[in-house]
Amino acid sequence: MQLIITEKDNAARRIADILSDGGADAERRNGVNVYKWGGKRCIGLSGHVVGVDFPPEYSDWRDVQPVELIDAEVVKSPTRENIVATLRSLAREADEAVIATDYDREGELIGKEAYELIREETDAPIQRVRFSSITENEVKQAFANPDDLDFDLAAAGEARQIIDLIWGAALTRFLSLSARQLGDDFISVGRVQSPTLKLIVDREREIEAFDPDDYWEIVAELAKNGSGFEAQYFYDDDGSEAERIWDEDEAESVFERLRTQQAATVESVRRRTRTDAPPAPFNTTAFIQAAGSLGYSAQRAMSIAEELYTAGYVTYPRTDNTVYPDDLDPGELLESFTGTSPFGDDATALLGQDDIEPTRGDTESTDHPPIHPTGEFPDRNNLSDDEWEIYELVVRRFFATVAEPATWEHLRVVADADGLQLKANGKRLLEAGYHEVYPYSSASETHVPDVQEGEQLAIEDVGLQAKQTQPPRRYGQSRLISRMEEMGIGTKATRHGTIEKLYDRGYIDGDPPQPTALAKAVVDAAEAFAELIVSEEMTAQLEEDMTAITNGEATLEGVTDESREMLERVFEELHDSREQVGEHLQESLKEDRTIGSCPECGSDLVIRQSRYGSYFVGCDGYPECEYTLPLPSKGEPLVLDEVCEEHDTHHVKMLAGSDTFVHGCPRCQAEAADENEDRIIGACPECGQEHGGELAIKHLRSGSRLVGCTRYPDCEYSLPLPRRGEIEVQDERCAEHDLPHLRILDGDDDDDPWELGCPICNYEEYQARNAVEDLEDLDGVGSKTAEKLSAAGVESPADLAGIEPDAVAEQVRGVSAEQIRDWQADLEA
DNA sequence: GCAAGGTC
Repeated sequence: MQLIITEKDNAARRIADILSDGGADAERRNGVNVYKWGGKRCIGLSGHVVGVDFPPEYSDWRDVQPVELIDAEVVKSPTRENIVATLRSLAREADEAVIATDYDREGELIGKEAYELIREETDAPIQRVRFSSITENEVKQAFANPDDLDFDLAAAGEARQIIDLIWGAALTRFLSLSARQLGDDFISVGRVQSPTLKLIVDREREIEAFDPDDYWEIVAELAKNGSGFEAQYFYDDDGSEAERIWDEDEAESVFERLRTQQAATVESVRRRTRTDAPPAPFNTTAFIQAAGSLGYSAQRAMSIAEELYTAGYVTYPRTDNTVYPDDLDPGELLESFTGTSPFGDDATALLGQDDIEPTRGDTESTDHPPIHPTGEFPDRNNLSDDEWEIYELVVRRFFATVAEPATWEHLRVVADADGLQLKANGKRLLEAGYHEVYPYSSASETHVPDVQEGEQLAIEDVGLQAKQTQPPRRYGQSRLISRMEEMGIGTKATRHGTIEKLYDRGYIDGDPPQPTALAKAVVDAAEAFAELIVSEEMTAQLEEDMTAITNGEATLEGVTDESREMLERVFEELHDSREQVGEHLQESLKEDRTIGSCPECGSDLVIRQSRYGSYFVGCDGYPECEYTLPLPSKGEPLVLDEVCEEHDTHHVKMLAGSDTFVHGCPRCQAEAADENEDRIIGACPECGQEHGGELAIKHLRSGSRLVGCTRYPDCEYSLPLPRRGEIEVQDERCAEHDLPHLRILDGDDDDDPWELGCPICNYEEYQARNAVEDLEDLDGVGSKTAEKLSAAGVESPADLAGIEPDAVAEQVRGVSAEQIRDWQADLEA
């Protein structure tokens, strides 16, 4: 049997399909897909299935000095047990294996990991095939000419793994221990995350240090035959043009002079035609940037692209390549869109061009093709609005890359009034070219009328504008990702995740991201004692070393040993400064948690965590001062810049993924709850009969509202209510529960209040909905199957554990007993 | 419980 190994299931399926001419069958082993045809089996890994780490005796942070990690052994162990087990069992049956992982350095390493696992089971020959896109031609060619695994290239990847682990773990533990942050809130550093963080911190330092200068600009409204346009005053500043006037008196005097003028004489007219080339094919970075300008975060854009890829509508979204492969036939791909709505007309128009020659970007790599539509056309109704918008972006980008350039006419007019010069720059789109099919890049025109030299233009108005120089802008997420790419740090598959990690670690918040005090302290500490870890140089050096290993000019041991020695020197420096570094970090941590001062004793009010993990606001003067305020039970608190005017206290935001909300001023929230009286709405279904408990709408000091029993805490019956909006009690009552219907008025949208209805019915519906959504998370369950399962008594994934697969499969059409067993196995794992 | 790199 010949065993073929790919990097991911999707690639395994497509390669099996190509090599078997569509005849491959899929079976599940251990919850892993195996494709089989003739004497062949094909399995897809899930990227790395083994990972590097230190042996278990190094795992207690308190017992081990961070510096000891430098010379600790680094071991590999399976991270995806079920995949590793399946690979091993297939290897035992194989008399030949072929590694078909991605054609890049990491793919070679993943291939070597598979190689070693197979070697532990069999001596069968193992070969390597390389192809840069999964098309029939390339794949069949590659399998006809197999090669050997490139162990040097894989070793280069291993060197990276080892160096990243040792530097990252040793320094992360050092900083965390020095600041006594050992729980979930440890303080991390790494070769990629730390230079990225420094980028953000450096920009913030520039903004903080920025000292604005005043300047003035003068704008005149000119007109020809009643058609007005704007022109700007400028002067010659030693041979170059300047619009900014730095002296107020001078600005006033120019303004006064111009104001008395009725007309300006055209001095020169210059016309130029400019070509505006269509964009290059999408690599990951360019895609994230384009999606960013549509309002998508980097993470969200990538996760939508991954869904579209898994569904088969777009190609693999993680790629550096900006050149379409030779065997992509753009005409054929355009054909697939003719007759579809809304792309049909554009596709037909593009097919009518004389020739169809796609643009080429600067990077031609072997990893994957640029992101483009596959030609498989989705049903609009099966995609969410966001998915559709991203799909349309990918389709239109492909269209743009095969479209004609646009041409613009630039018109520059300079006019003179009393020796003062005014200029107007206009632009007009002559040929829309690719803008016809790609509406995302701006094609806006600036109108300046046709004028002749010597012509008189009326001055209709003159304005003097007082301005200030602006600090540099913060980096947005997509700008950060482009900067990372320029610096050569991170990869197409990880850059968006690194930014997400900075949010998770409490280093940045907001969009565009702003660094916390902790982030500044971490960068400060690293700059002082471990400069390399916050510098892009570390990656540049590593890349050089990896190239040397790949070419056989250096060895894995040589490179990692040298890196260990450098880190040892860093630790010699750090040793004596541990306390100083720790104090600085701790002060910054406290600064990030301080929201104002205590109304009772004047000490700082800080966010603290109770023994049970919940957050509250406490006084730094504790135990002398016991003042506290509650915070919502959901999410992680974040102190915002915004300050409550009444209490001079910072607003607090609760981070809880998609349920994130702004809590506001904790003192205002608590006061509002104190002022609100409980409104009785009916009898308590739990203790009303026996003890006379009643249900009331309650406002808690933590800001949440609920329907709860008046006998609390003796009776704990409660129903949740939404956090926002005014709660209105209506006359209509629920026949079943004898409670009034409620409605929520959301301030912004009073015309369309939320009819919540009976609070008990509402809560029951909410629970049912949640259970169905959980079911939909299972592999291969859509909303319809979830409904059917739920009708058969399987209302949540937990219900699967106790059922008899055959009995349920009989009741629910479209679900096999085997599939149910797979789910049960997955849930157990 | 540390990194960065794959992938879901």
